[in-house]
Amino acid sequence: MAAALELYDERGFEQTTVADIAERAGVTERTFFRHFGDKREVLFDRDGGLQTAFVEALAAAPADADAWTALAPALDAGCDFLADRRDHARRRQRVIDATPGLQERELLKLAALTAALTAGLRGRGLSELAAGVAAEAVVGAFRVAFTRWIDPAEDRDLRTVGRAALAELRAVVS
Amino acid sequence: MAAALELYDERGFEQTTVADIAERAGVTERTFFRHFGDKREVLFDRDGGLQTAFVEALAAAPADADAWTALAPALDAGCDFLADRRDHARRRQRVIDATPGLQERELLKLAALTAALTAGLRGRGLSELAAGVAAEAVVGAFRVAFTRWIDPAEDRDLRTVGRAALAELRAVVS
DNA sequence: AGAGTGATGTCAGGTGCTGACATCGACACG
DNA sequence: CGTGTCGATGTCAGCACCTGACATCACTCT
Repeated sequence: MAAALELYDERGFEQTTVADIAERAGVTERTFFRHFGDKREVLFDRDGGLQTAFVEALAAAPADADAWTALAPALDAGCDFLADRRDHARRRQRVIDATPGLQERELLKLAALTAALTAGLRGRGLSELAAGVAAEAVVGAFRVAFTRWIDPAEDRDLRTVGRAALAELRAVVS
Repeated sequence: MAAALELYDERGFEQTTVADIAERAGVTERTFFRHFGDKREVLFDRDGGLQTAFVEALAAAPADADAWTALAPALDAGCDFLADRRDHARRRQRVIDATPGLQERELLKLAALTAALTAGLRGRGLSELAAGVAAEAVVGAFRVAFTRWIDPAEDRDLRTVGRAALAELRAVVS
């Protein structure tokens, strides 16, 4: 994973072959594909952790809390999961933003997160429609907050920006 | 495009080679790649129209309307764009849902839509954060509404479901 | 009639990815 | 201590995706 990120960053995703990554990592091309499904997945291996952070925090919210108050701490938990890896996140995101193929994969991971949150909200009694839009909105807020947090001009921490995004959403919807 | 959809539907995306599609369409594999960037793109060629419908409706809203009241007719326009192609949408979506690679591409198109709406909202004076979360929320609502509309058990038209999704969002956020 | 233009065909080649089989070291068991 | 199992890795062959370069052909403008 480190070798791949380095190479993608140095010379670009397209200009890097799997053989290059394997060589730098000291293994064979074939064993690369045994660890990662494809050339893109090597950058997204840890995304499961983000999703579990979200989902567990949602599940931990009091059962009688309404959806919105249950989602806020879930967003907090997701933000905290990344809080102390900002430099790495920047580096990684620079590579992703430069490559449509990697953006696709990132969106798929976020869609999985949305689906997981939708399921969690359904378990709290929300309708399919309500759970779906709520999950989409929260993940969208996370995405926007993350993008701002990555910006070098931004000095607030991710959790703060995430809260601000939720507040903006609430303001714009009403 | 017709040949590709047929084949993807008949035997699956992975089990279909570009040579198969080209043969059924009566052209060469090389010609296929001159018309479509890759094997997936052939299913998403018309997505620009959806985005245009959204964006133009947003631009057409009165300049002094607040974001939410400007976004509602944009969502309507997007829904209307698909309204009379429900059978085709079902068929196409069945293929997409069965193939992660196609879901990725679909999400990328929706992300482009989100970006375009964000730009439109910024032009109306919203902050980056506010425009971003609003666009994400509306596109999310569209996605959820579309999914419900595709469901055979659903008998409302897309526009109605879209409106309902917005109402649910408003309800859950407040 | 001839030149230009755009779409298509043909060919060669690189890269991503997979299946099948071989190798090797760690460990358990008798 | 010898042996068998098992998981990780290496090796190799091969298909499918995608691209660049050049040729061909129909069509159009002059």
